[in-house]
Amino acid sequence: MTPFSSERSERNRLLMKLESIAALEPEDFKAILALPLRVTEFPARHEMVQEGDKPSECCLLLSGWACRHKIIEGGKRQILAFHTPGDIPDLQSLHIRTMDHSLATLSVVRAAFIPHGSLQSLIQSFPRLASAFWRETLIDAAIFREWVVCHGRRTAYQHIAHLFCELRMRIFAVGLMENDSFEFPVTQSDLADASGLSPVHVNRTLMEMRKAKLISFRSSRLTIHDWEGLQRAAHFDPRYLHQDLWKAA
Amino acid sequence: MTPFSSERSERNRLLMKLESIAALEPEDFKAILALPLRVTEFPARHEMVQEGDKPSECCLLLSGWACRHKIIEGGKRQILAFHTPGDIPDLQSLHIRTMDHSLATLSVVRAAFIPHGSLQSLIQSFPRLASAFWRETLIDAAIFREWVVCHGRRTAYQHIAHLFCELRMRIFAVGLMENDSFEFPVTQSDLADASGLSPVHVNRTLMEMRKAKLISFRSSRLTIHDWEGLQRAAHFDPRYLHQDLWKAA
DNA sequence: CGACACATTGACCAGACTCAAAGCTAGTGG
DNA sequence: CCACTAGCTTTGAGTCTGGTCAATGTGTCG
Repeated sequence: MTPFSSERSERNRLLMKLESIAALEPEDFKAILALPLRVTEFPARHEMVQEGDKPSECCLLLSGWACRHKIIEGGKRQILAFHTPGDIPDLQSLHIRTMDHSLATLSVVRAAFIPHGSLQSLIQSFPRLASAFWRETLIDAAIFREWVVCHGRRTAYQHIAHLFCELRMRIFAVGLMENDSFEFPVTQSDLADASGLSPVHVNRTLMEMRKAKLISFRSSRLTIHDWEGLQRAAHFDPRYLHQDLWKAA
Repeated sequence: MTPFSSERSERNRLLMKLESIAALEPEDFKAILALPLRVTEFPARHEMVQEGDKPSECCLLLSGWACRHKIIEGGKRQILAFHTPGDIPDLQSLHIRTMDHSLATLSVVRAAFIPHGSLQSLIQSFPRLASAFWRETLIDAAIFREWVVCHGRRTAYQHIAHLFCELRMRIFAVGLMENDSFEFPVTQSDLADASGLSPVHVNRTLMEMRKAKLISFRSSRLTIHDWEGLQRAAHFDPRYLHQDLWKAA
């Protein structure tokens, strides 16, 4: 694959994602592909944007995984979201000047930075895209709500199963599912920081899920052996992700 | 107070709130006050909008308290957010057709329903208001993120203290703080459903906070005796609420 | 005056945490 | 090509925060 075609397919992740959540026209896609991008590569475990920053660009993930997190008193960390290619994790910075959390890479990441100004004029000229991007941030919020439910009212086992279900749906939407597995370069400590558990308990929970033959999780790859069973275990209902719902109605 | 002036002051809550988060001009205010409203009164403990609904209006709270919540398998409930006058709890329905959670009253509530169409044209004609409303939903998301942190990495005591801090800041912004107290018509069970704790543990935590002379909470009123101490106990940093930050910069 | 909902208390339990040690595994450098 | 290392995973033992169950106060409202 040439660098050129690789970049094309990387940009397509965003298009695939927007397609999965909004009804767009060819001219919208064309406008997006015309956006000026400043492509940068980051190593794994690197802070891309930090709490307190006032970014003047948004960050589109082209390849690799990132997460948003907050460090609180006593050095404890809470991961707020995982991000895949096609995501714009700091889209909110368009209207919220100061970051209230950080954005960090998990794996090596290629990211494209888009000036706020370019996005603002895109949005002014293409109302459908304005709606799509707003909708994108609203789905982001819907995912946070589901995380609150997982933290508040689900067991450790359900919580982690639910997280895996969410990621598998989102990875599928951007075409990165490979059969029944996908890359997921996190440690059990990361999962602990995402789920509010201790690393030890995450480990025990994962072993239980393996014994139940739902998943395996080795060398940065999550394999889902029993998708039905996993969803059942998590009481997962994908509607909160609002994928494709515009097609119905 | 005449019904007329009461409604004026009720509408002003929205203006106060928008003022606290965005820089608006007189014409923006005028446009908002010209919105067509269908005012309705609901009894306490009433579901206004339910999960699965596809509303064609947004709901502006004029007076009283509401909350958004989700009921999950086994009848467990998670409260996702508390809402005060001036809030538009289902603003997201403008771009997310199907509700993924419910909106319910806590006290008697007066609410004004605004047709999606009117909001859409308002937004098209007044870009500053479009930004303000988008920003409003982004702050909503920022609050969810902080709830995730509270659930994941704070103790019961810190969590509830943090919740009280959030509410006091938001109540203050809409002018409903009365000295050091405000109406907060929830039961300890509601607080449990918001914080992911059991009602019994909420009770014990509240007693501890009373013993520490931080608050009292009786007959639907929360009094904050020691605002500094409460913030310290919660490790509360109000910046995530993004109030007034537009004034700086 | 009841009735009902809510708050409080006590006793006991369990899911998840901490600490600490031991086992793996993927890179790294010799 | 292999030994070493660093970081991650796994395991065990003991603890603790917060949950459950159930009884008893308390207050409010018709």
